[in-house]
Amino acid sequence: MLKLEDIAKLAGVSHSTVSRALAGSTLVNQATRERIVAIAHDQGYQVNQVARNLKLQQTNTIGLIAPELSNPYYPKLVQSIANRVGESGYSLQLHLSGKDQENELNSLINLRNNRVDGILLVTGEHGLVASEYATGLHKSGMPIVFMGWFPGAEDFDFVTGDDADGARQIARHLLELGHTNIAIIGKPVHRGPFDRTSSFVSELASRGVSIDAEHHYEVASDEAVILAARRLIHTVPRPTAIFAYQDSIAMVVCKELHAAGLRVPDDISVIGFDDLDIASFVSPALTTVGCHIDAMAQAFVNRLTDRISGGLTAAQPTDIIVPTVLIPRQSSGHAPVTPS
Amino acid sequence: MLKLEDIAKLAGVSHSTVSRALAGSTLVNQATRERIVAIAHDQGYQVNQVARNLKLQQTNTIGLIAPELSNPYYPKLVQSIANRVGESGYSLQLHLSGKDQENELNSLINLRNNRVDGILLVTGEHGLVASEYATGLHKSGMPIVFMGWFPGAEDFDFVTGDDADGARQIARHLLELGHTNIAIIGKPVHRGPFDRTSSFVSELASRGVSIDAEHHYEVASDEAVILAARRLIHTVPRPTAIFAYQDSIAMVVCKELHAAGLRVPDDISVIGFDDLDIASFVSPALTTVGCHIDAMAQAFVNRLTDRISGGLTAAQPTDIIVPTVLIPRQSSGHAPVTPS
DNA sequence: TGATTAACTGCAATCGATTGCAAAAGCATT
DNA sequence: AATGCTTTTGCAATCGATTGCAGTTAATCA
Repeated sequence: MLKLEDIAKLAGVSHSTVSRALAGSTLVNQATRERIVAIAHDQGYQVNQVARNLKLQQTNTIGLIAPELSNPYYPKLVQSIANRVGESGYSLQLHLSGKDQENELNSLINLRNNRVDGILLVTGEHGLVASEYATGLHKSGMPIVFMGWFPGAEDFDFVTGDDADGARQIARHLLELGHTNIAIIGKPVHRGPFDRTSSFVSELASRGVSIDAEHHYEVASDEAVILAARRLIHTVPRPTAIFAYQDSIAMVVCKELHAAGLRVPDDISVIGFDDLDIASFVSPALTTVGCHIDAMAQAFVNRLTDRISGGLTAAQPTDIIVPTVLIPRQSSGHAPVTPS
Repeated sequence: MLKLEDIAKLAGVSHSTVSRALAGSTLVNQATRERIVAIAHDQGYQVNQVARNLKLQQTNTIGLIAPELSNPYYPKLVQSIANRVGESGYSLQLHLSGKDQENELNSLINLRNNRVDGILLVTGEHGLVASEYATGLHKSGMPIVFMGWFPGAEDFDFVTGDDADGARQIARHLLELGHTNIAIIGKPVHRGPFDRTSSFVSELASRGVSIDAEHHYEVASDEAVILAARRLIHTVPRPTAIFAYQDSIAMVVCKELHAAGLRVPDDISVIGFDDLDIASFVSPALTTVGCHIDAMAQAFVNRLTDRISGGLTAAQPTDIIVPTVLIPRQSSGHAPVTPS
């Protein structure tokens, strides 16, 4: 593997001059520079980034910690992020923290030791698990931007979809369709000001519709979803609409309703959240709420690169809230006239 | 950010001794070592990997180049790979080369400049795009393992699913169900000895069933799939079964058939390939062929780490072929008695 | 007590770049 | 030719680790 020294020898100059020439410095004579660049090119010289990183105290690498890729929401996000990171000239070091984010701490430590220039941290259901370490790291000057919300997120830059508004849109949509007996199959997660469930509930409440406590299921696994759906089916009177916390839950619910001989949306409406690509493939296509993931990823990465390049050193941490939008498809319809 | 020197000062020894102590070397007095380790721990010292990498001429990082994440097959794969890479103590640098793999070359260059210890390269539909560079890199000593097949793959270690056998299984499955008028919606890709389409065709042929040329559609985009499906629907006599190159194609086909009022599998059977997670969610659940992606990822990563650690330096490149298995679900059924 | 050996510890080189500063070279002017 | 100024180039320090080798200290034995 060639180094500066080798090119220097070939060109009959010192390695410093080669370094300057390749960097396009004006301190080296134009003729010399061109000659050096040509030689370097001929020889296929490429800088050793590791050495460069050590000297420059920067790595041109961004660390990304995401929970997992099996929920199709994340691949979409990671794809967008990876593209943006690449466009910005950074490399991406990827860590999957696992569904329960047990590796989050190790990933953070690893990224720190590798001296990445900044960290993108997508928090999963458990919020920020390694919060103490992350806070310390952040205070010591490591740029970190979060996606998601958790108590204390305000101390960092963070990006989130406006889930609360999305949930409100769903509530209104269902009310317009005449539903008043509505169930929720949600996750035992509270995202504070951006919480889907509580925003959904309060929007309904503000319009005079309340949700029976027994119609509010909290589920943590696919099995629990199935159980909840079955219980729900046999409730009398049966709800005419279900708000599912995520598309992936909505899909399981639909499948279960179908198995029980219920028609969606004729007998019961189901609405999801996330707008997964698959949502439009399942039958019936899922009514859901989505946000422009590309825009979100872009905001996410840009904020980090801005922090890295130092333009915002002193700037207060801010939140970036990306709008969400209701996408009505086939899984939601008018409330059945006679509860069956 | 503390460095060895700082700990050394605190412990009243030289930085060399600290380095040895932290590495657990027996050259340093046990009492001294314990004292140093304690101090380092108290101070939260963590080694600077960048400096370490430069000195040791290795980075404990593996590069992964994959085409994209929007086909759900890849996230599944990347997830498995990431997990295995992490378990092996390596960091992962991720590059997405894009659907048409235009960034493959840049990614390779980047990984090389970052001196990753080895490269996992998942080739997409176009095979190995940057083959010249990859070959050179490989010859110069960079461990590279491929997933997928392309002409010349034999010069490298590579891992692939036994797609040919999977396609054979599909062929037999369809024959058993009594289908003789079969269509193919495939991609204009030829994977040599592992080609799905040609293996499918030849298995049918060996059992006396041939495929009409006009029933062999080659599609490169979702739009093309839709067009092909529509053309196919109006062919007389209409095929009773469709072999789709991928689940993602099969799903589009099913949707289109459904829109045209045809029932799957009563009127027409559809079989996919890949066993995506979604395949079991769509309705009807997709009959498909899959392979144990975890096993594949494991083989993929292990082969690379073995190469890196040098145990296999001289060993011939070998191919690892992971078995595939037919997963019969609801989208395939007996050929209709009377062609409708 | 002095010599010999073993057990530690530190000096200094090294990995491959970048860059401040000093020295050299080039050029014009007197 | 000597002077001064500008343009080029090279020396050497630096980033933060690892490690061969030499040197120090302590322990052992005669």
